[in-house]
Amino acid sequence: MDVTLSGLRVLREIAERGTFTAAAGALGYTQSAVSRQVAALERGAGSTLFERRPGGIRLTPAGQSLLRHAAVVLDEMDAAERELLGRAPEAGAVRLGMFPIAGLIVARSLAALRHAHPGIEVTTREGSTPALARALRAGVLDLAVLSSRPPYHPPDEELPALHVVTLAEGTLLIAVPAGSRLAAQDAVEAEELADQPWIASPSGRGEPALGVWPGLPGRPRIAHTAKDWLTKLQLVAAGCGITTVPSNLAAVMPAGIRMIAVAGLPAESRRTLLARLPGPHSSSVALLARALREEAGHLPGS
Amino acid sequence: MDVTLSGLRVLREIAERGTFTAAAGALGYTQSAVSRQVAALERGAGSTLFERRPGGIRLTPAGQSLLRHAAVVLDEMDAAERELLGRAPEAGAVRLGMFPIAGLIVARSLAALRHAHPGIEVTTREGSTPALARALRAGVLDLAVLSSRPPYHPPDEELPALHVVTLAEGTLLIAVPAGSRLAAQDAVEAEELADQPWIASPSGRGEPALGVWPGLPGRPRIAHTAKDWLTKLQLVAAGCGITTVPSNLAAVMPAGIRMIAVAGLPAESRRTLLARLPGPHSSSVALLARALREEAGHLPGS
DNA sequence: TGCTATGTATGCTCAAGTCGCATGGGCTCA
DNA sequence: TGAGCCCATGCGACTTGAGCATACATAGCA
Repeated sequence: MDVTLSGLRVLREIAERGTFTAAAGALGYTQSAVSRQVAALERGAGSTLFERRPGGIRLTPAGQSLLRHAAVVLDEMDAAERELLGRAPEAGAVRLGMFPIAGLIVARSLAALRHAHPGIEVTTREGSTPALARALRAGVLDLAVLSSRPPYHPPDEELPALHVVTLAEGTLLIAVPAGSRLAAQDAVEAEELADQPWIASPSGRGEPALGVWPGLPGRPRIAHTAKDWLTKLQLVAAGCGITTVPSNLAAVMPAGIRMIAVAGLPAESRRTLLARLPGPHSSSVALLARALREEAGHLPGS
Repeated sequence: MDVTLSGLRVLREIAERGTFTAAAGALGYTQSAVSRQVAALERGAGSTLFERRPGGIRLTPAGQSLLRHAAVVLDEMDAAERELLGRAPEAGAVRLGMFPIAGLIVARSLAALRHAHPGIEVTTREGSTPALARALRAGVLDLAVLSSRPPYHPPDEELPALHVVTLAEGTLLIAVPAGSRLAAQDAVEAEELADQPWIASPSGRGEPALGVWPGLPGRPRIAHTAKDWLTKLQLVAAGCGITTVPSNLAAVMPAGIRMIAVAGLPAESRRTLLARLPGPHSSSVALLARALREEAGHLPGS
């Protein structure tokens, strides 16, 4: 077997990003270089590592197998680098991923954890649920806080299944400007939403637009799209439109915004999940997981 | 840090062999290639990894640090290769080194271990005591059976010190042809040995010749040199000369040979040691170590 | 004090690897 | 059917890495 460290880095990055092209961007390569690295890697490993499918790749069993070892190898190389540079071994560091709006529960949990166990280092990263699931499988994350909607499928369809616990359950609400007509009510009828300007998140291929109430009749009028939640809420406060928010976010809602429920349509449930790879995990990971579960229990609406 | 897998392999091989040149031979490279690999490795690591000293090299602290990680990385790569080739993960395999004449105790221990724990795979390798000590430090061996002579210094001077236990204690004897004049006695006076033809092992730089009784007056007459013990003993049986043997070897002495003691000089003690790196070790390693200790207790003369 | 043996470093050359650029083919979705 | 996304590949420039030959440094020995 003739495999290079660059090849393993490319493998891990592809597993995390889901496409050659995205991995190339993340690594500062061109797509062509990644394609060649993959070819060399598969030649060296003697088997096909990726299933090329439109819209991205999947790891073959051989690819998953090599990925597990690659994660160990690259982690060890990182540890070697830290040690040679004289830094602390950072043995207790836990890598946590979260979907963009999970910052509240994560921030509170980290504060509690730092108070109870000051020695544990936690680094965090944002990402979408599929990206976080891939990062878990690539060994780049130890834990991930994900969002899930009915019918609550597992975060991905790979095997072995991720180990998942529910941190919190909540519903979807609507954020409206505090002074608007809608804000005067506790709940708004679905019909009233039909011609409202919506503030949506840029959606991926074929997925329903996030930020727009699902199941509305007709085509929603999307006035603005923004990825950042603070931006979206500022737009709402400025009266530029309305958007959906998880009920868990009530505690951090800025001034000028009111959250109201929707009547006339079935309630939209949302779960906040904590996921990790099955198998053994370090005590630091367990402590952070417990802190997240405990903090979630204190949140309103759970 | 920019380090290649080849560089790590070279590092491990040098740590095991003790010189660039020997590592080059073992890896199928030229010495020049190894020298360049080392230069690249040190440039990539950003620090000097080897102390060049005449007669060989020593690892600097940075080199030792990188070696530890390299051992993990390369073992993981080996595991990946085995897994990709469909072989069993070989999780319980223990790598045992031994000095050339330890075969007796090792063979019996392996038989006992196989009987009690059939699942444990053990691979063995021969080597001199310094070579085995280096191999332990390079992470290439899990355990090593070494020989030690007074004043029983540790096997090497590196830090951290190897973990060492004494398996057996014995003395040095003389192997003589069964029909010879010397064989008639139970012990031979040192003066009688002075002009005997000796069968020695090829000795390294500056070290005393093995196989010749130490401390004899004058210059010994070395009639033959041989590395292999069976060869040496055949030479003795054929009357070509005499040689020293550890008392532990009595049980496997071939016909035509008699072992006698030396009078008139202080007894030459020899210890058989079991060494491993300090720190945690797998249960398979512990089981093999226990089997070796138990078998050593059954040997005569211990 | 030279001479030799052992071991490492380096200039030179060539082959192989690696990258970016540009392009082509395959697939999905609108 | 066309646009968009994704991967594969031919081409050229550059870098890397290996062997060969040789120079340099040190220890042991006559």
